[in-house]
Amino acid sequence: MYALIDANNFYVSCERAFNRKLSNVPVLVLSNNDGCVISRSQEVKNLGIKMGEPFFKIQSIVEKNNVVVFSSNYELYGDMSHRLHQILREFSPEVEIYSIDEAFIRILPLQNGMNYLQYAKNIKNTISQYLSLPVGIGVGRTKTLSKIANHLAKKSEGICILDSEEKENTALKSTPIEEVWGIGRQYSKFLRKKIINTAWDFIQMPESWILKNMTKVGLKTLQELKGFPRIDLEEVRPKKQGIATTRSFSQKTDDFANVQEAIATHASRCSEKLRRQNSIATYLTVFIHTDPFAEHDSQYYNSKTLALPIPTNSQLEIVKFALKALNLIFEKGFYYKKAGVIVTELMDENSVQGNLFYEFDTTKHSNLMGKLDEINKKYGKDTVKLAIMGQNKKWQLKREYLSPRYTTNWDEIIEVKAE
DNA sequence: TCTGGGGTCCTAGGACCC
DNA sequence: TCTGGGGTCCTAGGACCC
Repeated sequence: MYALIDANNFYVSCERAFNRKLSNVPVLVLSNNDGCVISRSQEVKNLGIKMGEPFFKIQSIVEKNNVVVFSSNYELYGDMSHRLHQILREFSPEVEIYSIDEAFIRILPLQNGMNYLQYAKNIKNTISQYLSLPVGIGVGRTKTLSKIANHLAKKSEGICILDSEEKENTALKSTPIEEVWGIGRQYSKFLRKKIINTAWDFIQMPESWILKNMTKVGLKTLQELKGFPRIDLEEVRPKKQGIATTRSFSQKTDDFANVQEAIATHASRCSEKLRRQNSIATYLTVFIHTDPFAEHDSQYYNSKTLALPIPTNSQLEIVKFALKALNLIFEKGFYYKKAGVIVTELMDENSVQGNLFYEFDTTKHSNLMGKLDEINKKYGKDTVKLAIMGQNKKWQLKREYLSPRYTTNWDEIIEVKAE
């Protein structure tokens, strides 16, 4: 059996874990640049505020209802996520970290006559006690079924166990097709047209029809819903095949220097992410564009992909070529709103191939980067950085409602006072 | 005034090879 | 009059996930 554990309204719940006054009041968390709503407490959902809604459009509802607003604090959420996953490892050796707020585990044969419900309750209580996070737990024969169970858990005390055929059938009949993991908007629309409205309707269809209309991905979903595992637990997180760092600017800008700083910074982040997974990149893409919502501005979008002479994860090289690409596409006279760097065709660090016509001391660079990462890990991000990354605030993230980094920064640790 | 940021996999069709 | 039969690789686009 598999269990899927996910935290309810994860980002909001992280904020609440450190501030008791936030329980039972409406709380929401915004995306980067305080742009859109990306996490909502139940009270906020009840107010009719939708996921992904632009913040400026709901300002009056927020004020009228005293909604507490936070900028996203990924340092906090990332750390809480890590703690959550550590707890899960105490309950099963086989854990797949599926996303920042979700994990699958394989349930090994239970000991001492314990049943699945007791097991799940145990997990839920432990997480609540250690982290003050509310979680939902779904248990089923396959990952897809455990997802369904997890959905149903939201309606019943946070736990749902599908451990018999009757329970499975009832669950499938009450699950609308769009809630099935792997069936998104397009397929839902298509299936609804064919009068396939629930997960139950879906599993009545012949495999050949599913294969023809929904490729082998759809077929896997079908078989998983019938109880045949087709999607394995991925205990070891596979290395990423491509890495992107892209951001909107807090204010649009027509100044080359600003865009250049942003690209240098994003390129540096890409190189850090590459080094973290011991990869090197073969290609690098830079893109920039204007604000598509600014209807009266003239619009411009362009991107440029360069092959790196030698695949690398050196910050110096990646920044150098990113700026070269930027120079090829930057046009004066536009107001830029977003820029990004993407590295692709990633390979293992140890499989570097030389280039006869390009002088580059791989060892020297990798030693330097090793030291750089060490310093920045010990003393904080960007303690040592390239001058070209700049100090300019103009393009940097807007985060007006940021909470403290309670768990990862000594200066921001929570204080308890005895009265 | 103000609108996020990442990822994965699959298929069809074209270019090319013999 | 009649015009084969395999392959591979790459890319764009479309679907999905959080």
